Amino acid sequence: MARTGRPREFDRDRAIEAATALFWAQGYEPTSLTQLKASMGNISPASFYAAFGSKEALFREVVQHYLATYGQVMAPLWDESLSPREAIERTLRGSARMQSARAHPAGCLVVSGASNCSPENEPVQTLLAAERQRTRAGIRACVERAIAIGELKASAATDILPDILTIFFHGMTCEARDGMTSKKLDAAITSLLTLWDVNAVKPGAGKRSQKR
Amino acid sequence: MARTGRPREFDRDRAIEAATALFWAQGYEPTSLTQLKASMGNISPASFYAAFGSKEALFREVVQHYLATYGQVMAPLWDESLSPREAIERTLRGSARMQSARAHPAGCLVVSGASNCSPENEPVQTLLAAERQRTRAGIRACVERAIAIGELKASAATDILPDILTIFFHGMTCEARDGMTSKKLDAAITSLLTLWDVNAVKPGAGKRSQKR
DNA sequence: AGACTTCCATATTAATTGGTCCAGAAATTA
DNA sequence: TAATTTCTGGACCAATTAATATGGAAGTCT
Repeated sequence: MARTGRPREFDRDRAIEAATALFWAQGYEPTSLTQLKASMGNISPASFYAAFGSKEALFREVVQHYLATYGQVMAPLWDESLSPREAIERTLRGSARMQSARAHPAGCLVVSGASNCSPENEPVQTLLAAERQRTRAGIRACVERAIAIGELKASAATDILPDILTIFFHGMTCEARDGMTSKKLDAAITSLLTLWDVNAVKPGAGKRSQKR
Repeated sequence: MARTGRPREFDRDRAIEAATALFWAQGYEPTSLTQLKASMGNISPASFYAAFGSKEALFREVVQHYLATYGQVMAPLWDESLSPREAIERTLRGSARMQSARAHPAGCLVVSGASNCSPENEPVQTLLAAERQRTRAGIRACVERAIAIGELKASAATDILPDILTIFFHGMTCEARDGMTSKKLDAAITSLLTLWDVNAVKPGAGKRSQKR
C-alpha cells in the first residue's frame, strides 16, 4: 500500500507469524512488547507502533491470521457440499492433527490465547469467546442439518450431541498442550464418532436403536 | 500455632479463600499482589509476605486448598469401593455441577489456573500439569480396573476410552467458563457414558456388541 | 534535483509489577 | 510489670509494563 517514503525494513508478514507463535505459546497478557519486538528482529518501539498500532491491535491481526490459516481446519463445518458427518469428522481430525503438530505451539489459539486475563483486557477475552461461539454454532448447524436431511434421528441424544462434540473439541486443546499425540487424539475421535453413528437413521456398521 | 506475640488481624483462611476466587477467575499471572491484598481486606505487603511468603507460595497453598475442597468432586476416582463406572460417573457429574456453580468462578482451577504463563513462571504451570496428569492416571486406572474385574471388554475402544473421558473432562472447563449450564453438561455426560456402556460385558440397558 | 513521506534509533514517559525494610503498636508469657 | 514475640502501616526498591516524543536517515515521486 505504501507507495512513497522509506520502505519498512522488516517483513510485516513474518512479524505477524512470529507474533502468532508467541501469543499461541504464552497467551495474550504474558507476551510482552519486548518479546514481540525481539521476535520481529529487534525492531524499535516506534517501528512496532507505526506498523501495528498497539499490542491489542496486533493481537486482533494475529487472530485473523490464525483463523485464515491454521484455523481453516474448521472450514468443513460450513461446507454444505459435505455430508454433516463428514464435515464434523474432517473438522475434528484436522484440528487434532493441527493442534498436535510440532511446527508450532500446541492447542488452539482461540481456546487458550486469552484464558488468563485481567479485567482490563476483557475485550480480548471477548474476541476469542465470540469465535468459540461461532464454532459452537457451526457444530450445532451440522447436527441440525443432519437431522433435517434425515441422516440423524431427532432425539434427546441428538439434542445434546452438539454440546458433546463441542466439549470434546475444546478439550483437545488441553490434551494437546499436555502432550497427547496426534495418533491418540485421532483414535479418540474415531471412538467418539460412534456417538453419531448410533443415532444415524441408517447405521453404516452397527444397526441398532440404542437407548439408555 | 503462633502462641505468643500479637495475633494476626485478618483471617488467614478467609484470605486463602479470597485468593482462590481471584486466581480461579483470572489465573496466576494476571492476578496482582494489589488485588490479592485488597481481597484480603487491604492488608499491607508486610502482612502478606509474613503470612504467605510469596505470590507463588500463596498460589501453591491455594491449589492445595482447592484440591481439598472443590477438587474433592474427583475423589470417587480413587474410591475402590465404587464400581469403576460409578466412580467415573460421579466424578464427571460432580465436576459438571461444581464447575458451573455460581457461588464461585466457573471451570476448573487446575485446568485454567495457569494456562497463560511466561517462561519465568513455568514452575507454576508444571504444578498444575502434574495435577492434571494425576487425573488422567485416575481415569485410566478406573477403566483398567473395569477391564480387570470384567465390567468392560478389552478392545481398541476401551484402550482409547480413558483418553476420551479425559478430553471430555478437561473440555468441560472451557464450556463452563463460556456459560454452559450444569443441566447441559449433565445431559452431555449421560450421552457420553453410552461409550462406556456399549463396551460393557453385561450391558445394563442396551445389550449389543457394538463395533464400527 | 528537490520536495515529500515514512522509516528507525534513542531516550523517556508514567504506571505497575512483585518484593523488602523499618519503626512502632499490640498481644502473650513470665 | 517487664520481656518477648509478632503483627501492622507506610515508605521504598529495582525492574518491567505498554506507549510516546524527538531527530535524523533513507527512501519515492514529480
